[in-house]
Amino acid sequence: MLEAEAPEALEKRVKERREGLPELPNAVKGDVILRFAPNPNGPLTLGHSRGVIINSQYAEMYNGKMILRFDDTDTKIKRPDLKAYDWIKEDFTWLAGRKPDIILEASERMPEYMAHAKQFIDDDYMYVCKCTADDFKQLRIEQQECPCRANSALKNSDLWNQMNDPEGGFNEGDAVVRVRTGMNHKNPALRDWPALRIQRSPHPKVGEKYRVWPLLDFQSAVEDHIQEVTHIIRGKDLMDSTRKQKLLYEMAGWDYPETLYWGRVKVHEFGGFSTSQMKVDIENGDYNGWDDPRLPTVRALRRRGFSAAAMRKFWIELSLTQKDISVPLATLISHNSTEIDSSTPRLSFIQNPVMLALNCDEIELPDAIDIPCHPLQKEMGVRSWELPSDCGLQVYIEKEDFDIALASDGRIRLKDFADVEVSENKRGKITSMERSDERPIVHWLTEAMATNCILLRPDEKGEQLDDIEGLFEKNSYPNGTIIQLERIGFSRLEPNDRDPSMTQMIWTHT
RNA sequence: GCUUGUGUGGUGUAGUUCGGCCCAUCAUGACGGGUUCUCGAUCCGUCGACCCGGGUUCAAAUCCCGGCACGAGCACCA
Repeated sequence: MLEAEAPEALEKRVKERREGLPELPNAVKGDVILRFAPNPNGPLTLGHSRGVIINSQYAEMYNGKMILRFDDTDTKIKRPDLKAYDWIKEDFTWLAGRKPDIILEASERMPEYMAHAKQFIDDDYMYVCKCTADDFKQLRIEQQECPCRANSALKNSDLWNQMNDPEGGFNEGDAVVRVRTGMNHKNPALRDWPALRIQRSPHPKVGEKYRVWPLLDFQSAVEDHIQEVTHIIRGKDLMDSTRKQKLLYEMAGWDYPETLYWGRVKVHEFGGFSTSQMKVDIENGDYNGWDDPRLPTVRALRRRGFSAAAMRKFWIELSLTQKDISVPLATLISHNSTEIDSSTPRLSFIQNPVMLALNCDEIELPDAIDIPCHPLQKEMGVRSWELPSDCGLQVYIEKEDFDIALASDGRIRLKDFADVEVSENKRGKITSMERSDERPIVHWLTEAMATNCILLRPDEKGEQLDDIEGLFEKNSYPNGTIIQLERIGFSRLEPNDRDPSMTQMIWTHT
């Protein structure tokens, strides 16, 4: 209809700039099932947040379901951290703005995987291989079948039982279960890939209940089928995983989910996001913990005052491409500023304070002054600063601003208050409440409103964590509030563990 | 080596399926200016890209061929 009447209109619509995420292929509203499957060996990193956000965003777009699955089937190399299960649930919920629809732990789903493994062995889709890893590697390169491959399903069934039997004589590395894909497959990565292996180190959740554990490609393949996952979004480094799993799905007569990929992401300021490396660095004492503001973990970013909404916008804007990208943190910061600027109350923080004694004989001061909490959002109210009645007013300004004042004949304006004139001896007088000229404007604090405070701020390289002491405006905002320090930048209030009598905040960005 | 993916301004991204309204979108960045009692916010302007070489075509970022560059997999990790 439209095509017949106005073909150019149809075409133009296609050319319009796409907003948000691209459509999911073969997605039926209401039927989409997605999953995010991290290894619980630490809390989520900024890199993981892409998976949480993109998947949950699609779930929302298509009214679908979102599964959070803990892929904890390795007890040795990437040993699960018991605390990480809860950390990840927290991080997920904060990022996505909602809880996952389904939570699974692979270690808890072992009976399913074992049953499928047994069935596949009986069906002769998989066989037990007793070659060493090195020997098999050689066979794979030469496209030669190993002797174990000739064993019957019956024999393999016995070997399988033997693998699972503590008295069976098989130790770690002695035998694996392989998928019979073919040793002449042109892609070497797909040739009779390993599906399960023996692990003797106890699992932190289920102990020594199992000897044989599935590898990712097998566990994930089976679980995605059981959960009827419709779309898998994964890193393009897992493209061969898709190909391996598709071969298994074909044998089993299952339908493989639609698969989409993204490329590697780096953030200039952080580099990569290796959970294991961070773990080592924290244990070495290089960082204070997973929420150390120099670390690219979700909890560190949250602590620093980044909002989940900003992170969502950030990832949606980067979209879903297979390009390996390296983004400056400035992009995230920009999203965060626009996200929080209109809701963050303004407060005064004076570093390197200089106290000025002001004489106000010439002027009649009110009992108190009201300063807006936000220059634009009037409904946020005012902060009321009482002024002394005895005409002796003591205020703090930054040393740097004091120098600016001296450089402009001692004339400076205390923002939202009055023009003053000061001299080198740190004394001065208030000359006018009204703004009388273009003299520099500085932020300030009355003595009564000032309280000691520490601003925790990573240095520019993100190596050191500096304690900046200063005077902070008294306020009643609770910990966790993100504020904006006049003329400095955003920061977030947090408890001070070292000295509860002192308030503390952590630097966000300008 | 085999397999597999990606190449649009400084950084990301749209457009590539079905060639033309693309002398290429939007954002970020840098620079300049307006506004503002914050160095914030806001507004305006400027800068800057289709990896290279051929080919097809009236017409190519888009199709074909050939290069080049960078990445990933080939783990009894995820």
